[in-house]
Amino acid sequence: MDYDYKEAMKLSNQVCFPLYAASRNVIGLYTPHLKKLGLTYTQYIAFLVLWEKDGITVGEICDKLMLDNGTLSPLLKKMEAAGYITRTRSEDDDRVVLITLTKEGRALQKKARDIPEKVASCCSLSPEKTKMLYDLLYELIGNQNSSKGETK
Amino acid sequence: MDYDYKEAMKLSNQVCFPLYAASRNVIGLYTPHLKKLGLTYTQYIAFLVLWEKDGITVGEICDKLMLDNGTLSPLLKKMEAAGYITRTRSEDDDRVVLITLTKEGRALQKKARDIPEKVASCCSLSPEKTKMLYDLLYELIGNQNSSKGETK
DNA sequence: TACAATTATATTGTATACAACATATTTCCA
DNA sequence: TGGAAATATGTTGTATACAATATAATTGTA
Repeated sequence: MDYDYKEAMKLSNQVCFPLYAASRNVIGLYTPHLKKLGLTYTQYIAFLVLWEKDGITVGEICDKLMLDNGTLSPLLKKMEAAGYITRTRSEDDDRVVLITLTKEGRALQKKARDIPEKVASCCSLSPEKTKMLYDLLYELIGNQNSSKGETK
Repeated sequence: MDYDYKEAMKLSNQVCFPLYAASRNVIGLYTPHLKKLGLTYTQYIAFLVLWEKDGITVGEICDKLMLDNGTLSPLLKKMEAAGYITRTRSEDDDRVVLITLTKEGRALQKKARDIPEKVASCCSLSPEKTKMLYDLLYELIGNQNSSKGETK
């Protein structure tokens, strides 16, 4: 029994497709709620990181969000321009830029606190299935990272 | 026991994050292989659709890929400029544009046929787990579509 | 059968993503 | 200790995404 190239190449047989579609779809669920706060999705997840741990470096945010610095660097500048964060050079290491929330940036957290609940109610996967999905996704991410040889 | 807003808002508790990260990560696995063929990921999934069913409309491709026409319209123009497809107005309905593969577009399929296998070997989720993930993602996509009231 | 909705596609504007390259510092050693 | 290598961030170029709007054609109907 040979490997069936034709079958493997069908859109419906490549996990990349539902993964990509589901990702854009879920982000789309956040968008209307975020728009009310004047936030984009990427800004929102950057805030999630900062609300959990303030005063971290640009690089730490990149790592936590698994996003390129070429993506976050301009984003953080915008967030600074909007008055939500400050960017200061570290005293220890002049290459490092520390991101700190302003009062406005912290205040935004309260306004955003009901968003996860609202989105969860739209996305009717059972708690068990959500947990399963969650674990599978993290396994997928973990495997790929290690396949890139980044053991740190 | 009240709803724990603070806990729900943690990055690690929102499925959107690993979903988005895994999606970008998997696309990243395709990229180097696609680059050899001069293709981007979005062009690739558009080809997957066309290799399965040729001569379809722009709208059908949008539906199958769950992508906006504002995304696909320019993409298809590029693919036409590259000589892989032709865009012709339907005779029945002058609003409709039919996308047809050229000889070059069909020939590309052979060059791309080993990509799914190569990517699968990088992404070391067991076949059972891949199937589970696949089903969960389709359930997620399905639920969201129906929540938008698009039963068609 | 005019003409108001609907439909299919295209265009514009804004915001990511990432690769590749650039710059400024800091570390590491020979 | 004088660079070479590594590190942290910034910038540029290319390619999406999608909302909002525009345009042209078709349909439904009063």
